Amino acid sequence: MATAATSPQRPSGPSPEGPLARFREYLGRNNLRLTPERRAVLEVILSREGHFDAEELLRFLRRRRRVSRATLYRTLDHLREAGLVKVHRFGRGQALYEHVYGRQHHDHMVCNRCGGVTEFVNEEIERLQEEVCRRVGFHSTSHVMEIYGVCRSCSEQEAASASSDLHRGEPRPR
Amino acid sequence: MATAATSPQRPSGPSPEGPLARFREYLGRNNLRLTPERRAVLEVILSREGHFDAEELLRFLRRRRRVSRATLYRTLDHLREAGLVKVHRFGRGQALYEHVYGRQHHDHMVCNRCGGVTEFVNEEIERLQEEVCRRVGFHSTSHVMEIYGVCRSCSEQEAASASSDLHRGEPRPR
DNA sequence: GTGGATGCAAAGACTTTGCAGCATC
DNA sequence: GATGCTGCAAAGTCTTTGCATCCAC
Repeated sequence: MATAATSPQRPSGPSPEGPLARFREYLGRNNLRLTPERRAVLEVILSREGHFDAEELLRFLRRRRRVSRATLYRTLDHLREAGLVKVHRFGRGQALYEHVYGRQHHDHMVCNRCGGVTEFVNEEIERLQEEVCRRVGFHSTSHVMEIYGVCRSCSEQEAASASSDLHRGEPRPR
Repeated sequence: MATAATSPQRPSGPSPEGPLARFREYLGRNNLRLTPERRAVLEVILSREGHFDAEELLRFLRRRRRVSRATLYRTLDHLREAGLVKVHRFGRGQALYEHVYGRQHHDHMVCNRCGGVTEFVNEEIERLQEEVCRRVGFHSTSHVMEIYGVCRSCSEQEAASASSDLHRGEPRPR
């Protein structure tokens, strides 16, 4: 997990040795302080895999230390600025977070049925994106790509229930 | 404008002759009615270029017919389902809409400084996306790709003000 | 010791919903 | 004329903010 990755979209500054060092560096650079609350938020986020919302984070957080909602949101914003977490707003609904330290950049496929999120990586797409930016003089700092649709297991399930519905006149369950 | 495009991600059903026909078809299919309000929303959306939020839409809408916020949101949702508008949630903030009828699919570059949105098209990226989906059995219905960063004019401006700030000790204006 | 941080509660932004009357199919 | 639609206002959801107190540097 805590691999010393050399991510290409590291925001700025010299290369620290870990996520905490990186956070410290960001805080110092901006005249901010490392409090127990901020530390706890970072640790809990690093311990989580995949995507989580603020509420979920708060639940896990409180097992180790009480942190207010306000502080959580404030800290998440700092972590985002520090390049340690990434924010997504898949479809409607609330923001989802994921930590990106020591993780390769990846994109997402979101299933409209079950809400499941699958990650994928495609170097060629990444390369083409950079090329597009270069062409128009756009200085890219990050990007998101989300493919929406129906995942394999949901479409198999749908196919099964559709065939058993053949005697009824329903085109789509909704 | 009202080109009879053959978009690949048309949701379903036979090909209508225009956006209104397409909306009618969608409404009929779902046992819904074409009211003056819904018609007005569609027309105003088609007349707008680029990205707009609900509030902006409401302002333009009211020049021609009073439509309540509630009806606007409800109609936007129908239009999205009908494949006539697309919803974006760039960064934080509210939803932005754009109409997609007769428009080629495109992706976006969003400037973090000025908030400007630039569209671009890259067939190769599209093709690769489809390939990724096919490989994992994901049935894609739509996708978004957003590149965040600093647009050319903003970075030129920043470079200019940075060089005039050389005598001061500020690394970044914020 | 001081400027930044915290928690609380209240405000905020945006969107959705219940309901009574209205209008399309 | 029945079923779906509208506007209003209220509720909801998620997130941000003002302020008094607290604490990391």
